[in-house]
Amino acid sequence: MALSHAILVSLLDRPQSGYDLAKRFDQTVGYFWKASHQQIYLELHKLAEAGSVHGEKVEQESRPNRIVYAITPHGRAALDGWVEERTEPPSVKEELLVKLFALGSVSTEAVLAEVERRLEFHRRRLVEYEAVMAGHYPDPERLSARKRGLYLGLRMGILFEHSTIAWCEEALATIGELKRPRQVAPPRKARRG
Amino acid sequence: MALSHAILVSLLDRPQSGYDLAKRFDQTVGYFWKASHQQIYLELHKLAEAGSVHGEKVEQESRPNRIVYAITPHGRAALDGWVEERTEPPSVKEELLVKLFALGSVSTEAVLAEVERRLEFHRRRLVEYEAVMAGHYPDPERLSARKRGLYLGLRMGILFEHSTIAWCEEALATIGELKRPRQVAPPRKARRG
DNA sequence: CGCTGGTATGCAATATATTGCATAAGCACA
DNA sequence: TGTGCTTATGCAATATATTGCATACCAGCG
Repeated sequence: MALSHAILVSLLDRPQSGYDLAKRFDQTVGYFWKASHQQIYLELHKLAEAGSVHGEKVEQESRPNRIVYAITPHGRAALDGWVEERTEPPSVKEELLVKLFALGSVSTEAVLAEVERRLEFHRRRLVEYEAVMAGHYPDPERLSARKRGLYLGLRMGILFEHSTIAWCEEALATIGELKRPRQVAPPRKARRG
Repeated sequence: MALSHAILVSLLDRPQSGYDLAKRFDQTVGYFWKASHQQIYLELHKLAEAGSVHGEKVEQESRPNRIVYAITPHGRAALDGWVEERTEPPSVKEELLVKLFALGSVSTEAVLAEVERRLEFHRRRLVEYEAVMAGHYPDPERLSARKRGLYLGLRMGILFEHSTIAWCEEALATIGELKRPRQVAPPRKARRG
């Protein structure tokens, strides 16, 4: 019962169609909450049936019609109730660590390559986050309550990327030693960083 | 297709029953990979059917019989193949951020309380991790390839907890300002930290 | 003797998520 | 004119995960 709440929260901002929500979940919100359009449409149907949102058909020329959903008083009440409930820490599923745990038995090169790929990914992410921060939150001291939540989300992202980048670098060094046990590495065909 | 790989990796260490695996997934491995015993038994059946593991019934007196599973050559090959495949970064689902995003519209106190609860949780986690580190990896310089993976998992956990703790503290300060806009807070019935 | 808790495996129902496909209109490009 | 992209919503099948329950034996406690 969590995607539904994420949708309701997004609708607090303004009424949106499933398509709008899906796009949002692909961008900013999607950094820490992934959802496909199928999931979103499904949840919208359920929320509408439960009376938490109200969908209004909007006829459009030169484009498919949209169904724009707004949160209802009942939806707001549901959200209020949910906020009072306890949130369990998210259960991580870090495949990369599973591969790491297989280290003695599988290709060290493959695992190394994976960590390198991840390092690049997180570096790019960090750059993106910092661009958003510079563009939208240049003065974090003076923010509305509403924006403070978004700001803190971004801050979590930035701190997380920093620590992940540090971990990747450490991991590369630690795994790398396995390849050259205690002497200088011989030249290799593929050069890395 | 990821829990199955986590099981195979665990079986690399030694043959285990579903019950053994479930316990392991409740402890160390479970810090970054949650799985219930039902899931594990189900996956074991599938893996056995696919020929990746082989189950052997072990008769026991004074206890229910166990079925001990071992990884097969076919399972090892499957694992080798999987390691070569790309791992996507995990898709996070951080409910706490969803609540945070609702800030202007819901109870600030409730959100604050949630962050405080989380802060406590992560502090406890960090203590646990550091105890394991001190107990099992006092000398990280000299570790077998096998243990290096486990060590790096633990390191990731520690770095992650550090940054999450820092974020929680920052979040408490940022949200807290909403309660006393620019003057000293009046005394409250419930005292915090 | 009954209660609780640990060991051990499993089914069934439901909830959640992913993958693939379908439809349908307009726009840009070659 | 045909191809592919964007907008927009949706179904169906499968995969994955959670919740609740069932079974069965033993050990320890009061």
